[in-house]
Order: sequence, then structure tokens, then C-alpha cells
Amino acid sequence: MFESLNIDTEKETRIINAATKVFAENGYQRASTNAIVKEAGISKGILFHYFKSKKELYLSLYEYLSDMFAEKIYERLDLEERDIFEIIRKVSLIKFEMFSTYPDLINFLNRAFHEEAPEVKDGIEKIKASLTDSSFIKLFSNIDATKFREGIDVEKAIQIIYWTFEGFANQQQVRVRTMSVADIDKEEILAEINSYTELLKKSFYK
Amino acid sequence: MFESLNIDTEKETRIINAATKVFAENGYQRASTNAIVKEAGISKGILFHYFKSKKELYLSLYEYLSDMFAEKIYERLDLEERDIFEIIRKVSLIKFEMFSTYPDLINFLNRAFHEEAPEVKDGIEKIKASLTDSSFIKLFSNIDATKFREGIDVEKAIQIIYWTFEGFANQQQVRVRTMSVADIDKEEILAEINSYTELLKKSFYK
Amino acid sequence: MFESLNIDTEKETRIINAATKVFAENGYQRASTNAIVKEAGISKGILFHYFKSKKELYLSLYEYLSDMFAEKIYERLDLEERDIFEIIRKVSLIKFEMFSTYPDLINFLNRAFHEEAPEVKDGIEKIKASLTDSSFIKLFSNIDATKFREGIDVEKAIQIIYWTFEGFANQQQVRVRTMSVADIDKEEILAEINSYTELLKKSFYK
Amino acid sequence: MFESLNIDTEKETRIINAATKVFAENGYQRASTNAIVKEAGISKGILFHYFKSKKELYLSLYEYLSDMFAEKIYERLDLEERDIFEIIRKVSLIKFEMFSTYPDLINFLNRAFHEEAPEVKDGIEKIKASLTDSSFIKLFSNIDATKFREGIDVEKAIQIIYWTFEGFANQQQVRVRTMSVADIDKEEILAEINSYTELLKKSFYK
DNA sequence: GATGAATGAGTGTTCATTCAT
DNA sequence: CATGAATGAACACTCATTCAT
Repeated sequence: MFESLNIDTEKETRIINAATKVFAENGYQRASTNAIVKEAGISKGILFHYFKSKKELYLSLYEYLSDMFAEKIYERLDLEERDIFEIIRKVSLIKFEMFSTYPDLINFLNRAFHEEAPEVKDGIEKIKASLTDSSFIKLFSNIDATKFREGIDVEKAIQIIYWTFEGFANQQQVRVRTMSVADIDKEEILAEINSYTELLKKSFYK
Repeated sequence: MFESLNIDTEKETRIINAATKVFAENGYQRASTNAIVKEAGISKGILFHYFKSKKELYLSLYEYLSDMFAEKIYERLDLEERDIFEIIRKVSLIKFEMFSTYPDLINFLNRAFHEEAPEVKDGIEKIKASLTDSSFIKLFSNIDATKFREGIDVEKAIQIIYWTFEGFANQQQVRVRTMSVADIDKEEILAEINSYTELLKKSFYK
Repeated sequence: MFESLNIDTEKETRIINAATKVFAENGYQRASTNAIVKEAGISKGILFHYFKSKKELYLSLYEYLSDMFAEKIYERLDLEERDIFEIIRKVSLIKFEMFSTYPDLINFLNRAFHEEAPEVKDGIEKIKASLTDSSFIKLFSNIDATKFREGIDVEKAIQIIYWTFEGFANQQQVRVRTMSVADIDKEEILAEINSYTELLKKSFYK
Repeated sequence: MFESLNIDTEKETRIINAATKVFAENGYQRASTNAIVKEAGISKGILFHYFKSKKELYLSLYEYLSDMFAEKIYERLDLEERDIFEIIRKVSLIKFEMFSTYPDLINFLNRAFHEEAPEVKDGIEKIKASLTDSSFIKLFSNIDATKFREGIDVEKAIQIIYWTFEGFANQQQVRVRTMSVADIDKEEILAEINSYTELLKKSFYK
């Protein structure tokens, strides 16, 4: 299941949505298969008919949602873009919009990123690696190095930029946790992204 | 217990060490009180005599170890130091040495930092806040802003510096996870810290 | 199905072979219908289309394989033979050869002989009885009693002979359990059969 | 638990009796821990507090009951006795009486002897081996070989005698399975034992 | 203070059987 | 004929917490 995106039955969709939500809210360990089947309105048996274990469910879901997420990013991203800040701004924007539409998806992915449960940690890492290899890093490997000031270690500068926006995203997540989706002030956040962008440009660029 | 640092009996020390270790290795949820009493060589009853619940044990431990950690940091830190990079370098160094001596402590604290279990999340946040208020932020609030180039938003620059070293620390942790304490190449890591420092100084400082 | 030996389709053969193997390896209870359909490469539905329950599958299989086994024995046995030891030696030999060719069949039958699962125990007993009545005991009922020494209770002597070779067979089975079919030293086993035969003849025969 | 026969609390006794009964009636696999705790009138938790798994419960029980059984046999057996038939008669008699008093014990032990469940099979074999080594075979290793007729392979003769009474016991068990303890005709069975004894003596002894 | 026996709801998972397609 | 999705009760086992001793 999931392998070839043939999620076309109503029941499959319900499982995916339910599992995404329950895992997003509870993390791997605390999420109970009982809660998932209840949320999905299905029987215990059918869950284990589709996925042979909770672990497999989680990992399949992770792979499916990562793929889907990457796809969405790519289909809206200008792959010719070589300015790192433009790339990050665009990705942030897309993430935002996806968060409004599919908050569970984004929450699931964010949580999975730091998941510590030993049953799935290695599996997540493997999927992450294969994804990153095949596609993600590409975004950053194509960066236009000539824009950076002389004497700057571009690779490390990119790392700093990445960590900055990762840190910012985490900070927002914590803030947002208690709000409803509607209450998030998108304009304010974008403004903050801009000021970090300005600061980093001023410091790293020619 | 713990409130006034009167950890003077041998049994208390054993509980602390055991709980630190078990929580460090498993996180809040997966850590079982059974594992803790077994590791400590004490009875179930006495654990719940000292701490009325697992939650209280965790939170007391967190507070105690945070305090202890902050104290160690402070007693070795030059409080007059106003250069943020010097502060960070020194803190990194102290953390390093503490990790060699008390790896469980550092692992516990790192893990607690990202702990998601709802039973303790708010409690952690509260303790963190009180600690930060009373002491930690002080380190960063005293920073010498005059060293930064004109037109740079110093507060945001400090955030970037913080996120950079946080990101770097996380990266190291992932790398280190599979190694034994002995195999860590301290010199190499310090060299990397230095090059990030150089890069950021060159970019942000006058 | 099976009643009239019309096992002529390829699919039926696959069910038989798969079920024989899975029951032989796991016994009635632990054998799962899932494992059987997987091994046979068929769907769940078709299994329960042919056999209305796991119990009926097992019992039909038992009857079919018992019959088949008895048939094989009979077609190669000299029915005029009235010396019990000759009969047993011949039966042992045939069993041996069948075990080399159809190890699952023999394993299934051996295991069924001691099967304790209440769902099928009575059914097995009934089939065993009808088989024994109609054919098996005949082998032993025709024994030449005049070969036994005076004063010997022939019926009981036959029982002893039977138990001896049954015990020997069980002993071999335990030994063989860990070996591959190829590693079994047929000559050695036949030599042992011979020495038990000699001993019993010397003791019971004139 | 069990290690040093300190089964002195009322609850422990209830667990032992309940587990013995449920395992005796159902074998390892079909016996459910639910049935055991219900029969014993205890909670689920306490069973797994004493025994860390169903497997450990079964094996501890097997060891305990085997030991107990062997002890009972030994304390009533004349160890100087070197006539194999006398030994077997006496053992049969003791078994009988034990069966009247503790039918579950004997049923458990008989069933365990042929238990096929892979979780416990090896464990049973190991315990059996250690028991046999230390004590049981002794009974048969001390047999007076001079009583056997010239030219008889005494070791094989003993095997035959053993298999005969084993087969007889199995036969009785099948017969008895449907009866209540009270309905068993002890005299008749002892008479049959005697006639097998007579036959074997006449055949093997001088 | 100190022990560890005791609880019972909760966990992930299995399974023979049915039935709409 | 044939499929495999669907069921739900049952399984072994875990766990934080309490309490009689």
C-alpha cells in the first residue's frame, strides 16, 4: 500500500488522514492504534491488514507524506533559481500555505524530523537520506557562490543560513502550538523572515 | 526532595543517577519506573515515597540537573566577558568536559530540551523560563553591541549566532550517537567551532 | 472436495501441498490459514470456498493423505505375508522411501497421530478407526500365530512388537528433527531395526 | 519463584494449581493466561510479576512438578531394587496413586512430555535432560543383567520393556480421557500390567 | 523509612471466517 | 470461480501507582 500512490479508496484516505493526525498530535510511541482506528472509523483488523505493524504504518506514512511534500514543493519551485534566500523564502511560503491547508501533514513531518522512538528512528533516517540524496540537497547544491563576499566559506555560510531558518521555524512552531490555524499572523512572520534575510544578505553577500 | 540540595544519603544519589541514566536513554514516556528502581537497586515503594509520581521525579530531576549545570557553567565563566563568541566558545568547552565526565547528565538535558511528552512539556517550559529569566539570558543580554557592524540588528544577529551553534551541536550529537565517549575527536570539533566563529565574526563584526 | 479423489486441477494440488506443509510444520492450532494461502499462492476466499472451515480442511487432508499412504503401502506389500517382522520391516522401508520423496506427508501424518487440538482430535480418531477397521489391522490380524513359542499370549506379543517399533520410530524422529533429509544414515537405522527384530524373534518365536 | 520450593503463600499455591490445571487441559499454546488468572482468582498483573512470561511460567512449572514427581517416586522406591519389572510395577503404582490425588499434575507432565510448541520444546528437553542425567536413568542403569537369558542384548531388551510400558500407559491415557477419576478400574489395569510383565519375563529372563 | 505484591486498563498484534465485488 | 477487504474478540504483556506489612 502507498507504494504507487494508488490511494484511491475512501477507506484508505480515512486511514491516512487519521494516522497522520494521531501521529502528529502524539508522536510515534504515544499514538495508539486504537486511537487511529477510532478516528478513522475502521476496525482494528483492517489496519493490520493493510500495514503489518504500527512501525510499518508510521514509516509508510512518513515516506508517502515526505514524497508528497517534496513533490508539492518542486512543482511550485523555480528550479533555475540559484539564490539561496529566494529558495528559502519560496519554500517557507509554500510550507505556510500547506500548513493552512494540511496542518496535520506539516505537524507530522515536523515531529517525525525529531522523532526519537528507537523502533522508527533508523527507518526515518534512511528515508530522509534517500529523499535528500535524490532531490532535496540538489536545491542547495546549485547555489550561486559568486554572490558571496570574498573570503567567505560558502558551504558553512549555507549551513548557517539553513540553521537560522530551521531555528526560526522551530520558534514559530512553539508559538503556534497553542493557536488555531486562523490566528496565525502570516504577514508578521513573513516580515520577520524578510528581516533575517536582509541581515544575512548584508553580512554574507557582496 | 531536591528542593534544597540536601542530596546527602547514598540512596538518594543512587536514585538520581539511575533516573538520569534511564530518562537520558529513553525519554520520559518510554522510561519505566521499573527500570529506574532496578538500575538504582531500590524498591518500588521508596521511589514513590520520595517522589509522588513519575512526572514529579522527572521535573525535579530536570530542575536539579539544570541548576547544577548552570552553576557549573557560571562558576567557570568570566561574567565580565561581553564578547558573544568568547562566551559561546567557553560554554561549548565546559559542556564538552561535562559530557566526558557526566554523559548521562548532558544527554538527559539535551533530550529534555526537545521532550514532547504532554505530562511534562509544560513543566519543563516553566523551569526553563525561570532559569532563563534568572540567569541564562543574562549571558546574552550583556553582550557588547558596539562590536557589531553599523546597521546590523544586533538582537537578530545574536539569534543567528545562537541557532548556528545550536544547529552545530545537534549535528554533532547525531554523529556522536554511535560512538563511544572515547572516540570523539575533541580537537576536530573545536576547530569547526572556530571556523564558524571566524565566519560569523567576519560577517557581523566591524 | 477430496471425497472422490478428483484432485485434478493445478490449484487443488497447490492447496494440498501448501496445507500439508504448513500443518506438518506447525500442527493444527498454530498453522494459520493465512500461511496456507500464502504458501499456495491463492486467495483467502477460494480456500474457504473449497473447505468450509480450517477444521474441515485439516480433516479432509488427513483422510486423503492417510488413504494415499495406506494405498502406497498396500500396493507394495505382499498381502500373503504372515510374518509380523517381515511386515514391519517392509512397512518401515516404504515409509523411509516415502519420507525421502514426500517428507511433508510423513511429517503431517506423524504429527496428526499425536495431535491434541480438541477441534480435530475426535475427527482424527474417527478416521483412524475407520481406516484401521477397514484395512490396517488386517495386516496384523492375519499374523501367523504358530510361529510364537508355546504359552505366549500372541495378541500381547504383537502389541509389544508394535510398541517397540513405534517407540523406535519416535526416537528416530527426535534425532532426525535437526538433520536435513540427505544426512540421514539409512543403513544404520535399518541395522538397528534388524537387531530389535532379532532380539524379539529370539524371545518370542519358537 | 519456585527455585527453592518456598511455595508457602496461599496465592502462590493458587497460581500453581490453576496453571497446572489449565496447561494440563489445553497444552501450552491454547492455554491462555486469562484462563489461568481467572482460575486462580488473581489479577493479570501479578502473574507477570511472578513470572516474566507465559513461557517462563510453563517451564518453571514443568521443572517444579517434575522435581516434585521424581522426589515422590524416589521417596517410596527401594533404590536397592535391581529387577526392572519390580521397578516398573512400583513406579506404575505410585503414578496411579498420584493420578488419583493430583490428576492435573500427572496430566500436565504427560502432556508436557509430548509438547510440540516451539516456544517451550527446547526448554522442556533441557530440563528433562538434566533430570534424567541426575536421577532418572539411574533407576535403569543399575539393572541386574544376570537375570536375562544368554545372548540377549540387555540394553535393547530394557528399551523394549520401557517402550512397552510407555505404549501401555499411552493407551490407558486415551481410554481414561473421557472417564472421571472415580471410574478407573485400577485392579483391571494392574492385572494387565502383570500379564505384560509375565510375558516379557518369560521371553527375556532365564 | 522500606518493601514488593497487587491492580486492571491499556498496548500492539493475530486469526478464522464472511461477503461484496 | 475467485478475490482480498473487513470484522472484532482474543492474545500475551506493560505500566504507574497504591498499600499492607
